[in-house]
Amino acid sequence: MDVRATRSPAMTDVARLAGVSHQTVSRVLNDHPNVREQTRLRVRAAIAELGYRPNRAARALVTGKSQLIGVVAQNSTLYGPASLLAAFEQAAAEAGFAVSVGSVGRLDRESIAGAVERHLDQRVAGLVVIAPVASADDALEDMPAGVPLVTIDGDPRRPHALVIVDQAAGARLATQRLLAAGHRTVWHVSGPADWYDAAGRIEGWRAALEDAGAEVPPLVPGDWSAASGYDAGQMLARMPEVTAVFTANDHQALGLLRAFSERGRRVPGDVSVVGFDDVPEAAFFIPPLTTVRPDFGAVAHAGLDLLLAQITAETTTPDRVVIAPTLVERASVAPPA
Amino acid sequence: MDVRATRSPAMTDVARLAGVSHQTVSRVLNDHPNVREQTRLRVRAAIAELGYRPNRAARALVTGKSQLIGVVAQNSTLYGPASLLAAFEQAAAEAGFAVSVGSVGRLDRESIAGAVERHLDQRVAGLVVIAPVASADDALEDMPAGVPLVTIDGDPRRPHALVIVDQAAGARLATQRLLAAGHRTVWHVSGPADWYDAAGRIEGWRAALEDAGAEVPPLVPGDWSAASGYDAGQMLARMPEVTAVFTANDHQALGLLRAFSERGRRVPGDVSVVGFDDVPEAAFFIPPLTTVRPDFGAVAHAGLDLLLAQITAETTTPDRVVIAPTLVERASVAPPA
DNA sequence: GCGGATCTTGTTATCGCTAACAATGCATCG
DNA sequence: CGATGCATTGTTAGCGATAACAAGATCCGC
Repeated sequence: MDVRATRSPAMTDVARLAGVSHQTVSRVLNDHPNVREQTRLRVRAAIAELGYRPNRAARALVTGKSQLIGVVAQNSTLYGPASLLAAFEQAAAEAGFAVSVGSVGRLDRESIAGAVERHLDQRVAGLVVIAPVASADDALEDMPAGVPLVTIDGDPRRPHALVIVDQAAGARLATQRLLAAGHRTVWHVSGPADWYDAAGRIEGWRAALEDAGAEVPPLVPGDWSAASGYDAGQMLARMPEVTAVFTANDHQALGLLRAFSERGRRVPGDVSVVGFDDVPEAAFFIPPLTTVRPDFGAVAHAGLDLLLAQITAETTTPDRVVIAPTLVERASVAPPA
Repeated sequence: MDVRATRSPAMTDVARLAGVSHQTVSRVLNDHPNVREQTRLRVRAAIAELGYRPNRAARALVTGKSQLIGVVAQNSTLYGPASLLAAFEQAAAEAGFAVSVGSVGRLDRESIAGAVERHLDQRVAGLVVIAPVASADDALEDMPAGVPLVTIDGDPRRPHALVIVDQAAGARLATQRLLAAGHRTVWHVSGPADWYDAAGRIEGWRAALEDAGAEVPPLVPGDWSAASGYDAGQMLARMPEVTAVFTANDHQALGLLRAFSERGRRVPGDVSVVGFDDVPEAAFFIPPLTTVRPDFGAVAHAGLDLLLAQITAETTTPDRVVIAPTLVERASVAPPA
């Protein structure tokens, strides 16, 4: 008989070649203790010879568990989310899990719910949702119970397992640094109001100001984009009393720097600026930007740990991890003129 | 009997509720033509009532096909790759496929081969490899045949289905723009030599110069980073004859701009600069950067189309798509002083 | 009104694996 | 030396879906 139609070898093929039953092959594959060393070697040899590869679908079918983790993230090239995703994949791969990504165009309730649905269809072993806005979090309300779930950047008040960066602490760091340089107060160009990250940064900024007894100037709203930083800069550059600005992210700082440059306000001579994120290019802004660095790798690892704990141990104990950011000093801060 | 331990409903549960056989449920699910309308509705209702969700693992087991596409990409926050990935996920989701991402830390042969292995273990329906360097491509040499494969940014000379951005054309655009402004020649700060993208951009730059009969200055090597652009700028700023520079990407341009700014070389007054990628912040560099924009969305869609063609039609016809970039004019180019 | 084609549905086998249990062999012990 | 126990291996039964075939219902033409 011609065996030209080479379907990929199955466990029974390996078993036949090694002269054992398919169950023994299964045991070798799953590192069961009670297999004679010699048998184990024979099976391993047969596996190698045939180039056998276990069929995950079959395994998933019988065990009811996949080795897939779903991640829902915004289809975004924002630096923060992109780094997070990359770091998470890396960590998951080390733990032997594959990562299925569900990008969503917008972070509204329906988009998120749809992405979650698609992942549940795939029977993922667990789900990570990067949910930086309230609407995203809402979509998680009617999640079927029993699916391991970790949210990243989600609402601190929800009962899910959660990993967050301590945005307020980072904002404090930035604000205090500017205050310490001698500025009477610090202006803030914020992120979009419905993002938790933005809210936390606003809160930390305001708290630092109040703690220091400094006046709290009006908030300048932005939307993470360099364009919004530029617009804010156009306005702030006209106000001589503005000597220190904390922007909610580095890209906004970039726009701000350009606006200041156009209007002849020197940084850090006339105005000091601090950003947030520490994008790789921040060191090459004009001037090099002092900024707050959240440790995305740590966030990703913490998220994975929380998820794996739920997957393996069945503990539904909500747990949360808070990552503290650090300040990276460069050249955009100086004492007021 | 207590049914507290609610395992998720299977096809037979739906069948029982609808009063049909499980096969009929299967037919409804797969839109088979020969099902009475009334039956179809009853089954649909039962599905909705139970919240039934087909088990992909079981389907994959019997059909031998998954609805998973594997993507191998560098764990990178480089703008190009990150955008590509996001765009691809979006396109795949629209086509009903899930995307499993295999990040690799480095683009060497072993890392890529490992990521490919992991995907094959998952029995992906097809594989997309973002292979911008020769070593990555090499790893694909001993891929088992029969797995649909598309490489993006890979070696144009290989026999795989391939999608590439016409780097050389983009570089020509940039170089010609500078020449057209009246510059005698154009310097180039390149990407790392082993990247195809970098090689293509070098080639296009050189060709444009030669076509115009301009002198070809020595190449200034870089590595995509803003730091390498800064270093290049430190050097080029000392050379008065340098009036036009084309950098291999926007981040390098950023570093270059800062170096020029520090050394008092005005852009575009003294030196004109053109970048490549059109990162979102490029409009807010000082000055706003004229740059080349590859259409990552188009690349992603083309890649998916090629892959789906292979998955569905069994055609192993190697095919390739070349995406032409465009020039985005901003304010970093002017005639020489 | 009857044979054959067509529509609709059900029955059975099967994909490749793991879980549960059964069976074998060999050593140990009273 | 037979009983007991453990280590090792095999056998059988599903997991939840699709495919192939079989069978009953309905419809057509003559």
